[in-house]
Amino acid sequence: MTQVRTRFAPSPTGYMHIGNLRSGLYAYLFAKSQGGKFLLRIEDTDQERFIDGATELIYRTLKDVGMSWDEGPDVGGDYGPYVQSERKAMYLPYAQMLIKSGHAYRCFCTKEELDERRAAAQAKGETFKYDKHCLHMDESEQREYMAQGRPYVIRQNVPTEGTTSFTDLIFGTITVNNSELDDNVLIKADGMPTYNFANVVDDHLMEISHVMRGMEYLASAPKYNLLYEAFGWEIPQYIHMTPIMRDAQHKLSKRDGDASYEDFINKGYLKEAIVNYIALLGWNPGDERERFTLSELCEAFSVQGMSKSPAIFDPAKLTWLNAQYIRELDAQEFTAHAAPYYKQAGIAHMNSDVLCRILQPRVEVFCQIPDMVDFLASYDEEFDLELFTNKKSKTDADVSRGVLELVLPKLRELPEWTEDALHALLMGTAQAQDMKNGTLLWPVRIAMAGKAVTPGGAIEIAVLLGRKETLSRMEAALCRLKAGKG
RNA sequence: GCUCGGUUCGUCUAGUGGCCUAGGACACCGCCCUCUCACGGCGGGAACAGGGGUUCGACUCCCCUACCGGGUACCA
Repeated sequence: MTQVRTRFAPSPTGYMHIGNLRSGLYAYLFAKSQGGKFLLRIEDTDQERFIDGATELIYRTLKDVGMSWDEGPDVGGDYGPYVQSERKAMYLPYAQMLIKSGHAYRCFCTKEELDERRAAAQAKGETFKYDKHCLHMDESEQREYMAQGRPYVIRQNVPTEGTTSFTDLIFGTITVNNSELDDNVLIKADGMPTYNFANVVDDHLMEISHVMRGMEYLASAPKYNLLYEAFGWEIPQYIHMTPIMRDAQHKLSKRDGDASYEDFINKGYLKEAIVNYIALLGWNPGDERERFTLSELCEAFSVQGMSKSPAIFDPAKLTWLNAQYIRELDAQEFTAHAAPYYKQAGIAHMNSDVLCRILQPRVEVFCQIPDMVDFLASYDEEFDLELFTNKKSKTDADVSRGVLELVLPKLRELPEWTEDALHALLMGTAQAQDMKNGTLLWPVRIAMAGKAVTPGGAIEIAVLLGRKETLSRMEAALCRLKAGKG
């Protein structure tokens, strides 16, 4: 196998788990870094849980982040079909080949009796292992059972002695005692292959050079090798990937509510940030770079940088990275992303240039916008007058009253309600009064916003609110300050 | 229980026997900037799971223990 071929084999579950996406991403990056092919295979054997549109969601997500596949159900390829349910008939003949060569055998033991024996063994604290009972069955008896139409499974006949080794590109060579391997089912009683068997056959048929999959399959790798050897097939390279954790002992799961790609997009995370972040969760480039586009990842990726231990998902770092990407957006892009949130906050009609200017450096995730600007559309007219007191700006209720009385008439007469004009007026007034900028600006801002913390300052807020609203809020505040004075 | 694997700041990680007084990033704290909050700039605290070896010298190699995870299905 000279060409690197990797595959991403998701199940159409109706949502794209972030850990799953990362597995696909690594498979994609590895293939691309090696000039190889990346294939998409849909593993839809779990027919019972068929979800409408689930396959399309997979396509859409991969396309959205820019992970294009060279072969797959929709684009075709020479190794199809790429949907597992369409491959159903392919597996049985391979299992039969194994029976012929003695590497597998029919087993007529029923699930019920096996379950019972397993339970009994576990009760005694022992590990249950199939005893190869049916391997030693008379051929005549076997024929009789088959004639009777008794259901049977096909089991792998693993050696009872010796050891089996396999090599993983991340974990190195791992050796296990064959005595610990069980004769697992290859073909179920209903004729369908088990996941592990289907994978071996599919990966071989599709000439997958590097089998990249989750750690949970590490333990079955020895049995895979035994199978490849029994068939006389070339053994692929294995790359087992660690899971993404919610905390030290739990995987990030669907239950966490925000484990899917869509969830993040809906909250206002940028796809570039998501891809960049998950790439770094369990992989590092070997230098201190942290910002990567997809194509930069393709260049930088290598399995040497992949981690041996699970990584805990850190929403704070994702958010930071997202903020970095948001700051790099041009004004138009920013506004396009922010628009739905402007609408939600009732400020869609306001000056988007100013909004962009005050929000872009502050927003880390777009969904934060409504909370940040809630005071623009409507504010709390009964806000605490204590807000007018600020030590650093040297203001209190009295000073504020004075400032508002001084500034209001000038604002009423301001010919043009523009940022420049407001700036000149307010700053000019402060200077003329020999006042700190803050002493003048603080009361103005508080009067307009009714809250201590606002994105942007008095001037920007005044522009956004417009003359009428600005004046009315300031008048109301002045009125209350006078009343408070008594 | 058995078995396989993992273990560096709170988190993601660099580190492959001397370059380590253990580096970076996020988070946190402080200062500067400043009309608030941010942005930005500067600075700070913060880790080799524990114990034995091996070696002139261990974060790096070996063994043991602890903890965490995987596997132990006619699930994937």
